[in-house]
Amino acid sequence: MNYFLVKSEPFKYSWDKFNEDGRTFWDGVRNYQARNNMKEMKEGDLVLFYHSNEGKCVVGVAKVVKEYYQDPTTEDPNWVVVDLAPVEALANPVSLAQIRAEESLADIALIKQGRLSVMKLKDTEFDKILEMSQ
DNA sequence: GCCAACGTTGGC
DNA sequence: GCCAACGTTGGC
Repeated sequence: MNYFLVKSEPFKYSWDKFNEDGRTFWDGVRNYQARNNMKEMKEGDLVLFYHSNEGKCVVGVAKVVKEYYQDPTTEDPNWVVVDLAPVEALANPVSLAQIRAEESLADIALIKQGRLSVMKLKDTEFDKILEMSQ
């Protein structure tokens, strides 16, 4: 099982909207590194949902319900999407500042590579963030 | 709203 | 294949 983190700007696609929809295809990724990470997602993998810009915090957990396939919003075969569904909201959102302040999370791409929108997490990092949300 | 970081594009 | 110019992302 792998763990990931995806970013979304709440104005574009918020956690609330995601829960209303119940399921969505994760489109709009136009970065090769992020795309490659999406291609590694398998059904059942867990994904943290992060709000960028407004909020700047991890707000919930999602799961992969369908592996990658051609992005239906473009003809360009370079780009793919995965299907995600909400699992649960975090009791307390974990802010970027909290993550930055946590030594064991200093290496995650959210800190090191600010612009990457889909990233892989180690299971220990995933667990740590969940723990911080309790 | 500004600006730093960084990925992408295109001229050479 | 290098590198400057440009565009975009995202924190502040």
